[in-house]
Amino acid sequence: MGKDSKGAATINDVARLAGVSKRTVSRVINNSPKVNPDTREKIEKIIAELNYAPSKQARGLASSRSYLIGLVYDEPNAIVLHSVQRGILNACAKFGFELVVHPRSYHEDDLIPEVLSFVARSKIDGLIVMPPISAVEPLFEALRENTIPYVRLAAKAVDRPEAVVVSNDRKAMDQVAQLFEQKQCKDVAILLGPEHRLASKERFAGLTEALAQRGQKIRPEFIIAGDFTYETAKQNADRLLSGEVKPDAIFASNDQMAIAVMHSAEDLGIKVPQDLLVVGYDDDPMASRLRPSLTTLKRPNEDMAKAATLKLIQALSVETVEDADLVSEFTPELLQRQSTDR
Amino acid sequence: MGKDSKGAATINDVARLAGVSKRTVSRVINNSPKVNPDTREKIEKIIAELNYAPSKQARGLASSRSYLIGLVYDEPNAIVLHSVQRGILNACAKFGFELVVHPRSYHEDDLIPEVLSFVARSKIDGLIVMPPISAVEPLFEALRENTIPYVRLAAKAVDRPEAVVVSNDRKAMDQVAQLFEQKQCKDVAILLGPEHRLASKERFAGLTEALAQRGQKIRPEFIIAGDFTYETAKQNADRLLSGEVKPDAIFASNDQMAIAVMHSAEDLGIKVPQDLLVVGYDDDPMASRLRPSLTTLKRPNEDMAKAATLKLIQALSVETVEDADLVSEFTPELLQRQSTDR
DNA sequence: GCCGTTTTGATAAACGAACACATTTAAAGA
DNA sequence: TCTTTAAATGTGTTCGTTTATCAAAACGGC
Repeated sequence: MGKDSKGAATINDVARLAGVSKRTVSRVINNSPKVNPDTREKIEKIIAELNYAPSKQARGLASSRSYLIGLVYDEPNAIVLHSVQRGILNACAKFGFELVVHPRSYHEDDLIPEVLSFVARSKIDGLIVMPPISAVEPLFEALRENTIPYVRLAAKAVDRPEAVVVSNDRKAMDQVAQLFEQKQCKDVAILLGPEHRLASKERFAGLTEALAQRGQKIRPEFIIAGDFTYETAKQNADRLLSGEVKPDAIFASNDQMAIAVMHSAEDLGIKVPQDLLVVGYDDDPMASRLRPSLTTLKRPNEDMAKAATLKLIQALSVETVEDADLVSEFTPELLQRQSTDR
Repeated sequence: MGKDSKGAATINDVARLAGVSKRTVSRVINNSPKVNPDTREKIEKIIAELNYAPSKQARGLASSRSYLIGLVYDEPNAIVLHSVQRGILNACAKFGFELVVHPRSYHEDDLIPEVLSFVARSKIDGLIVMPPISAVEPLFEALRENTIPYVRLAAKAVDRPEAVVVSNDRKAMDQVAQLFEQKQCKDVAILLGPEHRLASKERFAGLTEALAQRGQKIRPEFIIAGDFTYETAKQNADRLLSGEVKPDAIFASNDQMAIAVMHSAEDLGIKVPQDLLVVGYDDDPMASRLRPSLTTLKRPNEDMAKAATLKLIQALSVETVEDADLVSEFTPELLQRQSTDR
């Protein structure tokens, strides 16, 4: 064979063996329409034989495309990250892209230059950006200025439809309100993440509105911003549940905080779900194993990430993505378990 | 300025502005020792000003090095994966590498060709391989044949010292045995992952030997292989704890299984830690929040991954890594909590 | 002022593919 | 048969670095 074990085959090898010019091979590789089917087949056969794969580097240099997609995130829940990566990789695999992960702290000063430099340095073709960084508007202004394609994952339609995949948290919260109504809860409390976070705003707005439609409102002192951690939530829940007036239902913006609520209730002798309903968010693997098991909202992270990636690839116009795959909105699903079962 | 917003600066721009040849700039970029400190400083200043970053693609093409490191894993615990990624990225950042993630199923037929193709396709410089794939010997034979640098994370020294970073699970189990002895446990049971997994073998051997040294042995029926899931472990624990003879201490090979044990004990009215000690592995975020909180072995995943990456980078001989950073062995730490506190 | 190091430079050839442009080939029309 | 036209294929340059090969400065010591 000549070209084999030592150093992978090049386009020239393929061309030589197929008896055509490398330009034609290139056409086959890039799915150019103007290639004789016979020729294409012949070349594809040689490619398979040689186990040839075009060098991403060389392609990148020549076409200024790297076939690399960057994922920018700020240390979210490990489980969420895991699902998101899976979704992205799933979409990438179909189109020959690879995923480069790039965690950043969303409040660091040089987030924007750093991300731009990352893209420039590695010639990243496009970015998928997770919350909360997906809410840092100036970053996206910068990306647009530098014409760097991106798609954000967010809790709200914060951008052109082709640049965002949203989890409709409001609709999700409506399900929660409906559940609370059905269980005849009169006094709902909500434990949020940091106030400025979009997710917090949306979930709060969603619950407030949904309750309002049902003629209920949330007491101001039952609206508590936290930091998504168990520890803070535990303190807040302790305070909430040992007050004069106690809520009879609590929505916590993630499962960690919901678990804190359940512990707090346990400590204070409040029975879940008899005296208090608890609903979380994320469907942490532990949620189903708690005792009582935790009702929670499950956001389809993997599907969302996949959709986002397909949109990005579409935007890179390398390949045509099935329209059906370009979903823009998902709604978290309410998984009802024991913590609301009464 | 000339060169700016439109199209990143090139090495030529830097050379021009610094008033040197591009050869010298190249020397600076590649840390060649034979550059006058003054010159180097001057060039570095220009590089900073221009916000210049050498094209990874071009570098790669020319030097057949991509500055990409691949992480091969088989869907492990999301939390473990997260720590590992953090560790790798931490090391990568120092030397200008990026991380490309590549999950694979470790029992899939074409694992080896697939990984080779991944490396070839993306010109990955080297691989970090996590368990359980790190135990698939034929893969490493293939990598060696194709002279693809790799470092494995494993529970045992399965390779040349420069190609593996080990978590000394035996030593870790010795701590567990010591704890059991101290708490005067007489009848220890062990819940393992799949039998063929190296981690299972090492943990089993470690506990067995450590107990033997203390004059104890494990009843054959107290050695139970599982699949690392809560569900299976729950069934096994139920059986174990409702038997004629019951263990007074159980080591579970991960926290999920340990939680199953605690639930099983709860269901059967067995008090933890009074009647039964439980020890897990992983230090899942939930471990410290369980009631009682769970004693567990914490493997320093992040540090291990970082060490592995530094070894890999060292092997790529791009940069000299501090010897002090090239640690080869880590021992999981025993975090004692309520589940063994009596 | 001579010699041996260090530094630095000029030149040019890779690296492996993409693509603008040119050319050949084949089919269709007249 | 001779154009005309479209389809298929080829030529040659380009992308931004690295690196080899010499060579020429610059520098310091004696």
